[in-house]
Amino acid sequence: MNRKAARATISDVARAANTGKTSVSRFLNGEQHVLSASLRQRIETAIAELDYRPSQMARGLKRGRTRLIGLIIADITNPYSVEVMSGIEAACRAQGFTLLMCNTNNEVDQEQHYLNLLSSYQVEGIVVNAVGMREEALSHLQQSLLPMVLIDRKIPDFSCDVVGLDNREAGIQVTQHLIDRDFQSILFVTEPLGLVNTRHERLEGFHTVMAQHPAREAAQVEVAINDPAGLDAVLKDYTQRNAGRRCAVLVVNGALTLQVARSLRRLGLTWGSDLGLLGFDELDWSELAGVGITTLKQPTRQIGYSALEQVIKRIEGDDTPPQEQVFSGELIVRKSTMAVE
Amino acid sequence: MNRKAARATISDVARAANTGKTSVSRFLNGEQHVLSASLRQRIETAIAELDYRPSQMARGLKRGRTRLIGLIIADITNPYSVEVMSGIEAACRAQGFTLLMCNTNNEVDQEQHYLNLLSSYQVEGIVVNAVGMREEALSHLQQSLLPMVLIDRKIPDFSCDVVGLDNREAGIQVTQHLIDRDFQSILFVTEPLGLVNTRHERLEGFHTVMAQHPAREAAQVEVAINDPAGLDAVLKDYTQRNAGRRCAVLVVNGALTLQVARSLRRLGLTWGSDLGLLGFDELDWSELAGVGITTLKQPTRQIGYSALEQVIKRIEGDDTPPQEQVFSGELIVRKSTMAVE
DNA sequence: TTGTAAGCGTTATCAA
DNA sequence: TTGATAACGCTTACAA
Repeated sequence: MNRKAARATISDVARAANTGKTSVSRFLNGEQHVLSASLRQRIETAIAELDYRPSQMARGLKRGRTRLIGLIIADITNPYSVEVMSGIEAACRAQGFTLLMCNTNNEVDQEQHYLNLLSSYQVEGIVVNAVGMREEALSHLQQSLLPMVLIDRKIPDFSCDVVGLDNREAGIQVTQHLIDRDFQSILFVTEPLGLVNTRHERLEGFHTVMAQHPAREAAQVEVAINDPAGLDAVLKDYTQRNAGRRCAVLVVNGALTLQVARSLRRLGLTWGSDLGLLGFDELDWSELAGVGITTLKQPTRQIGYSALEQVIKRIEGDDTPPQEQVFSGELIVRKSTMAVE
Repeated sequence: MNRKAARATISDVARAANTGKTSVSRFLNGEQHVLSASLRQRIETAIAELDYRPSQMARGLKRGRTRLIGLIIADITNPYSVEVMSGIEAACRAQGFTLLMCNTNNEVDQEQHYLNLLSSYQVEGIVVNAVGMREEALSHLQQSLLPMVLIDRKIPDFSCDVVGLDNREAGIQVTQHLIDRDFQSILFVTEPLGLVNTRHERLEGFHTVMAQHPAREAAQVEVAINDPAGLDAVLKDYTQRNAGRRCAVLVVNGALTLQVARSLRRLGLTWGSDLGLLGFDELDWSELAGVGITTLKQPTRQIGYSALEQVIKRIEGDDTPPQEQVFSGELIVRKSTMAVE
C-alpha cells in the first residue's frame, strides 16, 4: 500500500528477470515464440512480481500508435447521443481502443480547443457525434487531417464517412403510418432546416408520401428548440385551424418531441385523442407520457458501433472513397396515433 | 491538405526559429520573461507557421504529468450518471484536464481491465461514478494506488473521498413532504439494501420521520430492478391492502422510479389519484408522465464538478484525511403527491 | 535465441 | 539570455 511506489519500468523487469529490455519487449508484443521457455518463464514471473504495466505514453511516443480515439460530442445530455456513445464505447472495447471524450457543450470555440487537444494526444482517429451540433461547428471539422467519421449528419461540401439513419426511408415510414391511421392533416415540426441534411431528408420523405394523397393537408413549420412560447403559438394555431378534423403532429427529433409534448401539455391538448403525435427517436418515457407516444426508433448503438469500425478501417489504411452507411429505423406504434374507432 | 504531412516537432520549430529546443520549450511553458523579445517573436511565428502543437505523449513521458483523468462509470445509460459526467467534464475543461472515459457496463472484469488501462496511460487520478455499480465491483477499486474520488456511494471498509447527496437529509425531506400531504401509509421501495450506504441512509431518513408519526404506516420493500413481475406483485398487494386509505409509494432512485411507473401503468393505477408517488432523482419526463411526478432533484452537475476538484486537490498533494462532501437535494413538487382537496 | 544501442518528442540540468 | 545534452520508457534495427 505504498503510495509512493514508483511504477515499475521495462528496465526493472529486465533486471529482475536477468535479461535485456528487448526480450521483455518481445514478450509483451506477442513474439513469445522467439523466446526460450526458461526466459519466458522468468519474464512472466518478474512482470507479475513487479505488477508491471507498460507505459502507453512511451509506447505511443515510440510507435506513433496510441490506440486512442477521440470522440467529439456536441450535447452529452441528449439521450440519443448517449446511446450512440455507448455503442462506440463497446466497439472500442472490442477493438482495443480507448476513448478520449470531448463534450463541446455546443460551444464552437470549445470544439477548436478539443480538436487541438485530440491532436496533441495523437489520437489515431476521431468520431464526431454531430447530433445537436451547430452548423458552424461542423464546418470547422474539415481542418482535421485525422481519419474522421461523422455520426448522423453530413458536413455540406465536405466528403467524409458518415453513419446514420436512412432518413428518407424513415420519413416515408412514419408518414405512411399517419396516412394509414387516417389523419387528414399532418404538421411536420422541425428545427430550422438550414443545411442540415437529416432534417431535409426526413422532410423529403414526408412530402413524398403526402404527394400521393392530395386530399390530405401537408403542413410544415420550423421552430427553434428553445422557444417554448413560439411553439405554443404554432401548435395552438394549427389545432384551432383544424378543429373537428383528424390531425397529427410529426416531430423531427426526440429533443424537439419533448418540447412539443410540454407545449401540448400547457395548451391542455391530449395526444391520442385531441390530435395525433409521432416523433423521431425513441425516448425511455415514450410509453409513460400520459398516452404512449408513437416513435421511430433508431438503431443507435449499432450506429455508434459501425461508426467506430469505420474509423478503424481508415486508421488501418483503407482509402476507398468516403462512404455513407445508413440504417433503417423501427416504428414503435403507441396510442398517440390510435386508429379511428 | 496533405494527409501525410507529419506533425511538426519542437525541433522543427527550433530550426525554423533559428534557435534551440530549450528556448522553444521555455516559450511553451510560460517562461517567456526569460526570452528576448526578438526570439520570442521568432518562435511565435514559427509555431504558427508550422501549426505546431506539443505532443502530450512526449510531455507525459518526460514529466510524468499526463493531465489525464480516468472516469469509471458503471452504467452510462443512467441519466443521473450522464449529468454527473457533464459536471465532471466541465470541471476538467476549466482545470485543463482531459477525461479518459471508461464504461464498465456493470461487468466486473471490465472494471479490472479499465483499471489497468488507466494506469497504463498514467492518468493522474480517477473518478468513480458508482451509481448502479455492483458491490463486488466497488471493492475491487481499493487496489488502485492513484488519487481516487467516489461519487454517490462509499466502499464499505475503505476510506476514500466521496462526493454525493446528503441522503439522510433528503430522506427526511421527502418523507416529511408525504406526511404533510397527509398520506396515511407510505411504502418505501428500494433495490436490495445490501451494503449500499446511500440506500440505507435514505431509508434511515424515512424511518426517522415516520417514527414521529406513529399513527401512520411505514412499510418498506426491496425489489430487484429487473424483475417487473415481482414489482407488479408488490405494488398490487400493497394497494389492495390499503384500499380506501390515502397511501403513497416512495422510490429510492430514478431508475427504479421508471420501473415503478411502468408497473403502476400495467396495474391500471394512476398516481396522483389512486395513490401518491415520489421518487429520488429528477427525470426529464417527470412532468409529462400522465400526472407529473414529484421528485427529489440532486445537484448532479455540481456533484460531478466537486468530485473532480477534489481529485485535483489530491493530485496536487493534499493528503488530509479522506473527506465526505454532501449536497442538499431539492424537492420538486408535482401533482403525484397532491394535497387532499 | 538474446542483447546493445539509437531514437521517438519532450523537459531538466548544466554550462556558456 | 541562450543552448547543448541527457534523460523519460519504450520499440526496433542491427549485432552477436
